[in-house]
Amino acid sequence: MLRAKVSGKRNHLMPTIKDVARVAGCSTATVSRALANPEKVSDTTRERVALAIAEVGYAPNVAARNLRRAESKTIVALLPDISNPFFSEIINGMEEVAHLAGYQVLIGDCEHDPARAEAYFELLPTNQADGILLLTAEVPMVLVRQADGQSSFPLVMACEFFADIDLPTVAIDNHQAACHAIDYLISLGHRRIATLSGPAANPICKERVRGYHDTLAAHGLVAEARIVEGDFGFRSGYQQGLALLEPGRTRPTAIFCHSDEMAIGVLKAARQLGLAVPGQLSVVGFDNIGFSEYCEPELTTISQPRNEIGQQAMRLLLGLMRGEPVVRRQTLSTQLIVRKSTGRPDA
Amino acid sequence: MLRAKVSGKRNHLMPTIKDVARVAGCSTATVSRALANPEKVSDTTRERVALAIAEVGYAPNVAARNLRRAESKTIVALLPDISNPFFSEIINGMEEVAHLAGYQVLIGDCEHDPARAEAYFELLPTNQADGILLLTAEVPMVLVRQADGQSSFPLVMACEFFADIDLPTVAIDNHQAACHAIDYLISLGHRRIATLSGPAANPICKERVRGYHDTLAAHGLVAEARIVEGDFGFRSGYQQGLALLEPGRTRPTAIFCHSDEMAIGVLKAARQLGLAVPGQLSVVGFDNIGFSEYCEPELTTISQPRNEIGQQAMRLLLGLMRGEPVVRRQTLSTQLIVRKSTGRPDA
DNA sequence: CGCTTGAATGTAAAGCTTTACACAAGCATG
DNA sequence: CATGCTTGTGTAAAGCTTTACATTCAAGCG
Repeated sequence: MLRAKVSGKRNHLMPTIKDVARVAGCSTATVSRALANPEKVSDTTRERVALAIAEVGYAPNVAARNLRRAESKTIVALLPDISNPFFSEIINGMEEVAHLAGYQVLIGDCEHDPARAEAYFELLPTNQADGILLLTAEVPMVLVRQADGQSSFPLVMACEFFADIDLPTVAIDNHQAACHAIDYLISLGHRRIATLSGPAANPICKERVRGYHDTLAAHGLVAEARIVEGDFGFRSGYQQGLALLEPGRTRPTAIFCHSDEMAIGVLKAARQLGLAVPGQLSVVGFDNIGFSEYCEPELTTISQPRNEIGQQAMRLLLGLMRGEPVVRRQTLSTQLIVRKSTGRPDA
Repeated sequence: MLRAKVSGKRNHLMPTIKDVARVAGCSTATVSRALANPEKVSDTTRERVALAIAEVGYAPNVAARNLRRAESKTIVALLPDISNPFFSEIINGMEEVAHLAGYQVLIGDCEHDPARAEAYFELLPTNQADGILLLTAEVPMVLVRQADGQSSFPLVMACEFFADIDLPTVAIDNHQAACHAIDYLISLGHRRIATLSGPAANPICKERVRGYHDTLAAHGLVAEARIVEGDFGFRSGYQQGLALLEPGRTRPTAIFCHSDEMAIGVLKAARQLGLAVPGQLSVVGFDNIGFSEYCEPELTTISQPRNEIGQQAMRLLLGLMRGEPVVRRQTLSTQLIVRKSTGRPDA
């Protein structure tokens, strides 16, 4: 055990595969094989190598391996905004699967800026990343166009998707989830139901809006449709909430929000205007973030299987990279979680 | 412009520094210098190299560079829990500085598990990371012992610290911040002030508790001290809130919480018990997370300059790595943000 | 026994960049 | 003019691993 670790410019003192080979009395090739393809090495040699590795305290030099293998064992996950707690559980799911397969996850926070996303895409051709997991659609289209999930450009979308490009995707059925929420509100007796959408250009929001419309139509309520646009954040929820609930206008009795943060902003607006929730206003959120159980009143919301989305997306990506046959489009199920922010409208 | 990008096993077709050299009519050494030390190359050559690079579409192979330079241009940031939104702004700050210096930030979510932290520490001796930014103290002590911030083991702590090891640190003055909060509560007329601490073993919590005690003592209120322990999360705040406010016992009139999430949990407990906030109970949080403006009532809390903490910590780390003289211990100032969850206690 | 086959291992090149060292030319200095 | 310095560039090694190919040896088979 001669763990080398002396202060100095660099630890050039780290033992290399040569040292192992010397101690084990074999060639470096054999050591390499003992590590990468144990079955190609005799039992006795494998043992000697293992012993030698322990003795010199060897750990492979990853840069050299990456250089030789032309890979990086790194997956980059592109997020629109790391401060949104919605993503943390997805990341956990991704990492669980990635680590098991020997991959690292590099989290790329794009801060809603396509230019940042572009910078991360550059990691792929330079072998600094082996694949991309895209959790945002705010990306220059031209970058994505080349990728159809070929192993030459391994890319998987999670949660989000593009309307006109058919990429491998793991997501929920946003249309259905919206239908579910609106159906539920109608069943409670609501007729004037508004939607507080995320960015209108966002495909998942379009899907949700479509579900909203379809369900209203099915109940002959299209005339009551009202849609305003937010950005998924607290503040926009609050501001658009104030706008929707403006006194002196006929108010909606329920608002379907495309994120929990916006729903919570709406709750604040309602409080400020003195509206009772759920008596005078019902609110439904989306995502079931941790906070939704602790706001006042507790939020009715749509829960996505976040950990599973992360896991499946990573599995899909790794499968794609290995050239395995894969299900290119996976739809996971959502759940409407009824809490205290929804109820029958007061008469 | 012959951007090579054909499907195939790997893009071995990526142009290398040799291609550039051939086109520019010089040696690879000169190309390398033109990129890394432009001043060592004549103006005309530099231009020819630049042109050649553009023509062949060259991008350096990072793995090869890392191998040769024995570095990775990667900093790993170890978090206790990525789902805590408190960290996101710190990460932003770190990334801003890191990217400017050509470094990547690898976020390591330890999920409160020292074993996970250990795995990330392994990246250092194997040249997969050049330095560590530690945002958690839940780390095997033995790992940290070796590091005193020498450039051989570049490590900087942010927010947290160890009681008995003097590492380079960027943090706030937790004692002072607590004093500030308690002083404020006392000035409102509170006498029975409880503390809902984070994990008792955590040095920053100890500091805050010390500030709490000192301030009570300064006002002859030590007899009223009452401390319970949580884990910074919503749920523990709620549960310990219920315990603290248990009917039939003399209740505290104010609770100082070591995180906003716990404070919000306490608010829920108070609501459930029918206690008016701030009339019957005042609550102070810690961290000023985005949510604290949107809960009911809006939370009085202590704000940390999160972005700046991230920036300074990264600057300190990079300075350390370059062997520059640095201020090893930086204390940033906090701010008490008074909102609606605190007030004079009802008579 | 001679031949084939397979398993186990070694040799050496390749992967791409950086950099120590050598070299050449130009210029100034004594 | 000899000397020495500076500036710019090239040569080649080094950084560490993986892997195609070569080699050896033993076993199996006719």
